[in-house]
Amino acid sequence: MPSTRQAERAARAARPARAEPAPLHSGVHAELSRRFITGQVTPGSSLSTRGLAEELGVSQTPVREALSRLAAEGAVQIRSKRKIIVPTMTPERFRELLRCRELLEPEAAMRALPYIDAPRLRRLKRVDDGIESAIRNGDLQGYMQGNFDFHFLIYDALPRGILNRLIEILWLQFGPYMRVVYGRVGTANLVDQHEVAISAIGAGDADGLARAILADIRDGMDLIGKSALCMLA
Amino acid sequence: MPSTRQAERAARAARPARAEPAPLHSGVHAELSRRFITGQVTPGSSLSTRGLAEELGVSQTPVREALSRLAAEGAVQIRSKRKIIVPTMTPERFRELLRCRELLEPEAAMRALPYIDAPRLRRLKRVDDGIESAIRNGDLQGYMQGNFDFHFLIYDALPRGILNRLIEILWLQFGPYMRVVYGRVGTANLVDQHEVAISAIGAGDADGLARAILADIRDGMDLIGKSALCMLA
DNA sequence: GCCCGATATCTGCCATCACAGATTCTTGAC
DNA sequence: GTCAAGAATCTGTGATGGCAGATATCGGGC
Repeated sequence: MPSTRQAERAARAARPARAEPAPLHSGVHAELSRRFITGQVTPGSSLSTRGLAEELGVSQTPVREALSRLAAEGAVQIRSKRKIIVPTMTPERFRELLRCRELLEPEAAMRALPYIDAPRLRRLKRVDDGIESAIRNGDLQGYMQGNFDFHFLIYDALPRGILNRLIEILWLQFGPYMRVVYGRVGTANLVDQHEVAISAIGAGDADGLARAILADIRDGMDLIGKSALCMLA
Repeated sequence: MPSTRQAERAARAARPARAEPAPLHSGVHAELSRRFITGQVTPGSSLSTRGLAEELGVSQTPVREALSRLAAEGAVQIRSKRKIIVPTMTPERFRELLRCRELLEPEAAMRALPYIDAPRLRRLKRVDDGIESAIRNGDLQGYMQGNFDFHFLIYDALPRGILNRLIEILWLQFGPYMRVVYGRVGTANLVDQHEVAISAIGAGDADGLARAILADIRDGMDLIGKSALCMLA
């Protein structure tokens, strides 16, 4: 089972096995977050502590803790009726999530711009190449992972981010639904809006970068609108 | 008799008190959140699962879960070195928190305005009276609780809030530090900026409400600046 | 054949215990 | 008196087991 291996790797990723083995719950949360952001969980489905525990090769306890964090981040709803479900999307929720992204992400990009050095810019370009490749190959999961990497490679340039945390929360809620949407329209309809952002970064143009990010967000919204906003899963 | 199911349903509906005992971890999180927002925890201090468990009369498990959520909300840092601490404030963190508040809260107030009905407005006025009273009496904790109630009585008018969640996260991080600041300058220097907001709500003036909220936030910032931003605890 | 009720299973929830690292306190040597 | 080594304590962490409620499955009655 590759997921267990990924979880183990994630658990040990923080420190190179010297003195600090990262806590299990941290690795579990990282793995689950990745699944949410890349859309590997479907809206409306339910998760179980025991199931995930067995799947990831740990006990219920760290799983429970990770799910607790995910609940705080809005990625899952823990209904008192003995069910943990990933929330379904509604038009209102979708619009509010999008509004929050519009508010926060351009600001985060602008503030992070001065901290983006040459190596990071190179990594951005590499990630963008991967995104285009994923679009060509119809690799939906690779596209979503790359898209996440791209945006947060920008935002995380600003150290000590609080904005980043808030934005990550939004993405955790977006992921499952976006996967459904992307799956419906296919990768052929995806356009890569990131080159404008890259050139703005290269030019040190903060306003241009903010505009590019905003355009990228709105572009995704238009995609949804064109597909089927009414068919919310 | 076809009424058995109806009877069951009626019985369930008739006694909602016994039907849903809220999970312990939820209550613990609520209590701890209240303490953070009203500044009953001091920055830099450390919490322990066992201590809180004994204090609240529950086991470690629900406390851990609540602390896990609080960590996700940035209210506590769970350092791997066997310590759970409430973060200290730094000028950068403070500015970023404030910037996030400026971005989110006016927007939240504007969007919530159409949902504020007469009863809620009356409750707002009552809370505002309590705030003034708390200021006069030097009741710092009452002031902070009232201030929180006032703002979220506005924001929470909008149902299913995602914005509200994000804002609450910011307040959870602000609370401990604000208590220190307020404690330093005393309640005498506090001014109640909420009346402008109340009248804007009464007039249905969204822009005016947004401006009032923004002014309220900036006013708090000025208070900090006037006291001692350099003496960050 | 259809529906209701009892049993079996599954679920989140919580308490308890054990473990290992970190911290604090004690103690003994110089 | 100083200070370091060891013991006692405190810490987060994780696994286990069991409880109660919810769901699913199956059996029996009409």
